[in-house]
Amino acid sequence: MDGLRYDFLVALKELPVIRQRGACCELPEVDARWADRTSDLMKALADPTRLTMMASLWKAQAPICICDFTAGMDLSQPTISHHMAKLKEAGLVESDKHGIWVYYRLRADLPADTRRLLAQLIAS
Amino acid sequence: MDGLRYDFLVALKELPVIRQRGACCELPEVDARWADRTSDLMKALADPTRLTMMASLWKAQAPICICDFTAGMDLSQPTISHHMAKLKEAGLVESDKHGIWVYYRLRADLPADTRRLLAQLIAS
DNA sequence: TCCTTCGATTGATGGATGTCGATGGGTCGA
DNA sequence: TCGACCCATCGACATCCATCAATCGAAGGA
Repeated sequence: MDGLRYDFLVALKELPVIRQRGACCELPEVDARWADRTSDLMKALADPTRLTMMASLWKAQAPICICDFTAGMDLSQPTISHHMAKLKEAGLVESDKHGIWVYYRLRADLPADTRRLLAQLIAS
Repeated sequence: MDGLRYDFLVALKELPVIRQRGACCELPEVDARWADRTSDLMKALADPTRLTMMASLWKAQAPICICDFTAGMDLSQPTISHHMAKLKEAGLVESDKHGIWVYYRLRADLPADTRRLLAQLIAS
C-alpha cells in the first residue's frame, strides 16, 4: 500500500454529507483482543534500551552474553537485567546459562508476523 | 527472513569459547537516533485505544469524525481527544475541521516505512 | 572452604501516563 | 442574541515505569 494509492482512495471517499448533531456514524470493526495483544508488543518495544537490545540480537544472529550489554550500555546492571526481563516476559527473547554467564537470543519460535515486524523495524 | 533460516544461522555461530571474568565482547552497532525515533513511534502505538483508532482510520481509508470515536469507545470525551492528540503529535494523523466537527485521517505524507509497519501491524 | 564475580531480585524514588470532571473557545440553529 | 453542542485544554489523581543502590543466590577459582 503506497502513498499514492492511499491518497487516491481517500480522495474518492466523501465525508458524511448530512451530519446531525448528536448522531454519529459507525466505526470499522477492530478486534479488542488484537488491540490488547498488539499494544503489549508495542509496549515491550517502546524503549530505546530495549529496542537497541533487540536490534543487537537481530543483527548478531547469535546469542549475546548479557554482560556485554551491561558493559556496553550506559546503564546500571539491575536496569539492564530489568529490560531484558521485560523482553523475555513479552516472549521476544530466551536465555541460556553457561557457567556464570547468561546468554540471550531471539526466541527460536517467534511468530512469523512478529519476526516480519522486527525485520521491518530494524531494517529501516 | 524466515524462522528456519534464522535458526540455521544461529546454530552455526559458536558462543565465545574462552570467556574471562571481567572481559566482555563487542556489540553490533545500533544507531542511537534510530532507537530514540523508533521508540517514540512504538510509544505512540503502545495503547489499545490508540491502536484501535489507527486501525479504524486504516481500514476506513477515509477521514473519521472524532465524535464517532467518542460515541463508539467506552471512554470520556477528553480521554479520546487526548489519545488523538498523541497520535497527531507523533505525526501519524492529521485533522480538518468542518463546521463543529473535526475529522481525523492518516497523514497523507506518512513515511513509506511507517506505512508498511502499520500495514504489517493491522493486517495481522 | 573462602572469596570474587555474574546476574536476578527487592525496595525506593522521581517522572511519565491514562483517566476524568470542569472549563473555555468555536459553531450553528432558534 | 442566546442556548446547545462539539472539541480542546486544564487540573487533579492514581497508576505505571525507568532507574539505581543494596542484597542475594549461584558458579567457579584460589
